[in-house]
Amino acid sequence: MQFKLESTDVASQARAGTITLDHGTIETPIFMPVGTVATVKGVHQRELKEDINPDVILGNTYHLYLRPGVPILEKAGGIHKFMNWDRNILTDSGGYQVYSLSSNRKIKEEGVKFKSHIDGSYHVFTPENVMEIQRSIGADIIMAFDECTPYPCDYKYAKRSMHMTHRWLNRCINHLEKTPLKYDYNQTFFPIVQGSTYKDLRKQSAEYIASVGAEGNAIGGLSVGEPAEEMYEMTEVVTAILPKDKPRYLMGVGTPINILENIALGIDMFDCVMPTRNGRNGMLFTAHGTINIKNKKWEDDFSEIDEMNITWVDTAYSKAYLRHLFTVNEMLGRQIATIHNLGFYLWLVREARKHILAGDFSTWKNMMVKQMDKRL
RNA sequence: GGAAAUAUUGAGCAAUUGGUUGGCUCACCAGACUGUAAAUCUGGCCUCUUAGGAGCUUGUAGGUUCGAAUCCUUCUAUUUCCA
Repeated sequence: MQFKLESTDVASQARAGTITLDHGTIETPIFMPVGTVATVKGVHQRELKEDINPDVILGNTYHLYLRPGVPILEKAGGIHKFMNWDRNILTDSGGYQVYSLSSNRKIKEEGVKFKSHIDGSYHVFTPENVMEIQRSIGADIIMAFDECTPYPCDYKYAKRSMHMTHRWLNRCINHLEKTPLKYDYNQTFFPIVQGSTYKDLRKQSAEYIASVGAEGNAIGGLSVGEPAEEMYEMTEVVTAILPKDKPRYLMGVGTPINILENIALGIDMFDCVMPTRNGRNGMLFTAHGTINIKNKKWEDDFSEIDEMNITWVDTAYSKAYLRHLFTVNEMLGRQIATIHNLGFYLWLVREARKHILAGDFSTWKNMMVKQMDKRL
């Protein structure tokens, strides 16, 4: 992997750069659409590639391990071939499932025992086998196996968990060195900063993560319910420590406003289910605020979905028609909303990049944040 | 013309056969959603409300009873059957 830092904003920590991997170059800042089970839900590859056009998407180790399973992914020749996506892919390690499936798992030093949400069977994830699974899935960027702590999280637990995540990180690195690549392209490994909402822990974790000298670094354990201000404080503490010449990935963030604010704090990569999930649930993100397209007020609003026409669906369909599709529960409505939202998210980070390169990011960001903080 | 059945909120049903229904599903109206157990979940949905409550309610008008959606009678409407 190669990271080239092209420009840093004068009035903030915002950066523009490029990450080059074997499946192409990623222009940062970037938003990575989430495709948990080898599909960005509701979007065909053609729309994803031609209309939304991200340089990288996400997959999830836990979910892919359960279905279709490692043997099938290996037989397919890796996830790229399996889902016919020839650009970059990043897989999350399953660390988030330690948090989101908390009622179905047990954490020990050795690893995490999960009860499958699909058939109730038990599975153990360790730093070692998660590395092997990610080798088999074959993403370009693979993540350390960590514990994503909940919010709120008491100090004692957060500290203990952070240290365990650090110990797990060592095991990930040791094991990865012993595990050969399965396909004919490289994989790069990102460790993850934890420490909940405690500045001293975040600082300590960032220092530790920086010390392992990975090609890129991630921040986890945020956007789990804490107030946005607290999230920004943590990002600020961490980005001050993480190396400037490596990409920084803030996991699971966020709203369009969260993304702009974190870009300003020096984050290069984002991912979030929000544009896809909220889209499927009838919420549209626009440059002028959010729209709940299911609301009655759109019933006879025949104006186009979004006059900005970022993706073709924006002007191809009216708000009233889209509301109708949601009302009658037609899948097309969810598809249109998803394409619109992802198109908007990718537009937003590309605009951010343009403004960083042009040198007026902060003024543009402040204007956008104000403008988007509305409900239409 | 005769006989029978039925009538509960916008719709469809339920209510331990006389024991406190404003119960369920759908529809509708809102809200939520942040490294996806999510085409999901939560709330509202007779009226008023100062949000704690208050009031009215089982087609209609009476009756029996301590007590009626439930039993009896009147009328109305709908459905089925027979002529």
